[in-house]
Amino acid sequence: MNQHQQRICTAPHSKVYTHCNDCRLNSICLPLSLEFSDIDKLDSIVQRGKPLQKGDNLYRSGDPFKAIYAIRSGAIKTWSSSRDGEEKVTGFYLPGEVVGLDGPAENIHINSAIALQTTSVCAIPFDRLEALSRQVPGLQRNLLQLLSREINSDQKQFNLLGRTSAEARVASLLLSVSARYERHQLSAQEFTLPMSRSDMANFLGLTLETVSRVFSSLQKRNIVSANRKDIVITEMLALRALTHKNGDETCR
Amino acid sequence: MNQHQQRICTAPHSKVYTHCNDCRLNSICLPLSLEFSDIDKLDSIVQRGKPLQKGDNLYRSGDPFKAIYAIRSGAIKTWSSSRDGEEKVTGFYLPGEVVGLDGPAENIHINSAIALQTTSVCAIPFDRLEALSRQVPGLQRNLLQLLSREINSDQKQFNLLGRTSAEARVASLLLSVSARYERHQLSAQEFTLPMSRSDMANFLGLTLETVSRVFSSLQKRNIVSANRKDIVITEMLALRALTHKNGDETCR
DNA sequence: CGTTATCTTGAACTTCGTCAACCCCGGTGG
DNA sequence: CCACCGGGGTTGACGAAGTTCAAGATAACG
Repeated sequence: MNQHQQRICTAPHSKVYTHCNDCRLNSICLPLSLEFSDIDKLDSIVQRGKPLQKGDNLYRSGDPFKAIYAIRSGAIKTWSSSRDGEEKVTGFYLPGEVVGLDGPAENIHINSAIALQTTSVCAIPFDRLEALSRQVPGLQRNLLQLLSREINSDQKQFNLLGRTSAEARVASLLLSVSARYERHQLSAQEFTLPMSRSDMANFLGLTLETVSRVFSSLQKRNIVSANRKDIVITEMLALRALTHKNGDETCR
Repeated sequence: MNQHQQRICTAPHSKVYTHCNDCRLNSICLPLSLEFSDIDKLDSIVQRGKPLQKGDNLYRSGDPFKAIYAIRSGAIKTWSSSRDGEEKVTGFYLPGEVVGLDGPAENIHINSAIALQTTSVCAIPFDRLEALSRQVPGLQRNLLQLLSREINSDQKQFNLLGRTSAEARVASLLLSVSARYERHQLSAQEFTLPMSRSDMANFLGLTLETVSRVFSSLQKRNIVSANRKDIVITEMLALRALTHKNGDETCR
């Protein structure tokens, strides 16, 4: 069905995937229990635009909701700004993850989304996705799972923001990023953070000074080695132990 | 279609609604842009059980996911417990709201849900809801909206938990409960909180002592009058001003 | 090569958590 | 009917963790 699909542009900085079938992320982005023929149907509605540059907006708060976006490479930050001007980072999204799920509620985007680095995404027009998922039961399920998963990951974030130490928060974020990179055959120990200290701090409900201090402390204790955004986790278990609120004595 | 619907039991403590069509909450629970005939279809799959008593579990973490639940009367608290035994209150749900949206992700419930007072719910079996929403486009939309709305309200919670003062958090919760009761023609100024100080504290990422102190302070300043769970908001605007992080000088 | 953004470090201060005592109120049983 | 008990709530004193303010270091960028 519709093999002559739209191919606006391709990502220059990574291997090119122009079909969902070929995409090495397809087990992650829409964790599809779909038949190949169904994947083709999905594939046919996906729009692959040219990559966003660092600082480009994917959408802004108030924009009409047209599509959800699966990230192929790069990183996206989402944030909301309250009426009193405060900005709050609500999430970081890495390859294989989907942004824009704030849209269906009001048919506009509540949050804004911005590229933290050169980023290419697959835009999936939502009305067409809805129509398609009416025909393909597995896809409807996947779509609902996607939203439910976002709810659960948001609620997991509550654990962090409520009453855990600064150290536990930073450790959790590092481990989260590490685990998410690992799913793509990337190293869980060595990676480059896509976001600034200030973004991390905002996301974690801390000040950037505190985040910086935690990094220094972790480095001094040889748990991680951090050079700005370049991270090496040297003591994975110790880092994990720090996430348990009252970092117990086992790993000190 | 199936007029002889299941009617297991009715809520003894409030007016009885045995059909979605009659239910005064129907504009809220599934904010339905549905035709009457569609509402009947939905109505036919809804199961109305006997009310939960205070302390009864609606579901527990790990339970298989069967249904989502629209609250008719009462109040539900949801919480998750992390591996290190810490419990975190993730939400309070009032009449017209829907719990159980953590389920679709893994087909089990991640959180637990418990009744804070005598509570009656409409159970909506999820597989039948999915099937029905494949036939009724408006319903599919509503379902997606429901999940998306949960995402947005969770993310709004981030604003609170990250870097706002204890006072701002308590004020926000009071205003949230107030607004949610108001939608049912109840007073926005006077109401009874369904949850304990300790639940509030946990939800807000504070200690119960701090919450208690904030209440005392609000009372001393004649902004709210609180007798245990009985609340009277006397200065709505002042209370609202407190939610803006740096409670500016306008309302002090 | 200078300018700017990002990050690090230090010192003083603030807020909230911790620990502990106490109070209030409803329920129970003598 | 009152004493006792226990859960939930309030209040106070103290300390720890993180914020704020300020200065300096390092890397990125035109």
